[in-house]
Amino acid sequence: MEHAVSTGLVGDAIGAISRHIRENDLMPGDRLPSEAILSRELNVSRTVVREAFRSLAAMRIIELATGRRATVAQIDPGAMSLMIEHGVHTDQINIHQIYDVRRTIETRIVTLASIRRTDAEAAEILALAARMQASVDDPVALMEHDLGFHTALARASRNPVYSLLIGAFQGITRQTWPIGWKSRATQASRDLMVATHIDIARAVAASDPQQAVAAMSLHFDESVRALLTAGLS
Amino acid sequence: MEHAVSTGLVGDAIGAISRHIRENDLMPGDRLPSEAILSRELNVSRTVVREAFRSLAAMRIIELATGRRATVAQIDPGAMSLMIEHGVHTDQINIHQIYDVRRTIETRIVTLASIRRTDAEAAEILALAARMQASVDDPVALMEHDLGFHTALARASRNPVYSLLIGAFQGITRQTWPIGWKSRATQASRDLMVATHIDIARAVAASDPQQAVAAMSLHFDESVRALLTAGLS
DNA sequence: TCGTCGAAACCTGTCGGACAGGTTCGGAGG
DNA sequence: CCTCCGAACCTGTCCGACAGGTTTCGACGA
Repeated sequence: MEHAVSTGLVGDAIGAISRHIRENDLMPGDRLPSEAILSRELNVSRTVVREAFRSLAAMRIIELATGRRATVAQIDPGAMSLMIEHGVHTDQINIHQIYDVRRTIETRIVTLASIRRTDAEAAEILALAARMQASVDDPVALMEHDLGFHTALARASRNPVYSLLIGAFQGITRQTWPIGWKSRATQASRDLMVATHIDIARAVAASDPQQAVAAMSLHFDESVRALLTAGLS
Repeated sequence: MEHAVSTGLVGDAIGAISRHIRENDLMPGDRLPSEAILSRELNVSRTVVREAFRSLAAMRIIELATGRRATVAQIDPGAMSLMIEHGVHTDQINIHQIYDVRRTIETRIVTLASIRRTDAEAAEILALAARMQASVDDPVALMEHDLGFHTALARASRNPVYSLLIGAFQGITRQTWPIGWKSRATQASRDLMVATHIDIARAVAASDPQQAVAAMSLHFDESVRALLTAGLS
């Protein structure tokens, strides 16, 4: 009954490369050793090093490009986004659970954004809300501005973890957004949705956290109602 | 200036495999086609399929094991944990930002847990807090029970996304926990830390969300103070 | 002296083949 | 009907090869 052993050579290589990054204090953009050098140093084939690199690249810990050496990557929500999409598609997570989490963190985000936003960020957020209003008849553009709006809010919170999480929910949001939109059948309900975003933007621009939280709360009430109207689980 | 093209064969393969999972509604545990079959169907070498598999495995979307075919995986915070550790080690995220996020979501978690917990879960949470008290002189055991405590709370919230996020913070928490512990120099401060956990457990067991939120809030006040005492940025 | 340009050296992406184990599955035998 | 065993299947790792990209550095010209 011998268990408890090897992660396999690839796993070991992943660990060694991660350790290399930490021990040498590599920062985003810094270059890693070439595949050939690593395979020599770790006493494994280039195949193993390559699979380790791919694994780290999948988690956006490093970045790969042909001809160039691998570099340390900046944090990026892409991988998390795929993981969450996978959870939803395999019925391990449902949309309402995601909305509960989003409401929780976005409520905090607008509080922080109201306090910490720069004037430039306030202007950007207002502009995004305005562009939503202008694209009320173009769902594709509207959705992109909507996503951009929430991303901008997260950035204004000055906490990259919130940006990361908001980004992580974008993949699945892109797939469910049209469902909610279609369920807003009347012009009034569509205008309300856009108006809510403007309210949020104004409150953040006015540095009024209370008002911003209230508006964000209404936004989520409205969104969840739209999803329920659409008959989502 | 021709841009905008290939993700590379591996990227294409990742897409194709992901699509295969979705289109066939594969659920966790279901088996994927073998490397040989996929390499034939996608017209690429086995090398490419293997690297695609490794990428998906790194994100915990599929699971690999020697001799066995790849299977669809259950969601697992391991990959997110590594991503966040990377963010912290490369100075893109700091500990206080993580604590702000944890406080935000754990406040919501105890609210939900107070409402939705089963009796078994309440007992487990109480037991974990008791075990923390019993291991107050064994930091290693104490930390593990602490982590288990927060994990159990997340599970009792009945929202797997919260479990995922709490799990995602465990990697980095394991590395910073000892710092906070060492800064609690007096016996009184250590007892207080444990007592706070017991308060949270009791409130959840009593199905008292208000009290639970208050206790959790104190817990984070105390934790952040400990970190600041330790001189953390 | 300094900047430019080009070739050599370096590096990654993909392929094909090979072989050592580990796993599955169905049929032979009890 | 159950058990056991071998064949077929499958993954993990290694090697060698070659087609493009990228970086570097020295020669050359201004």
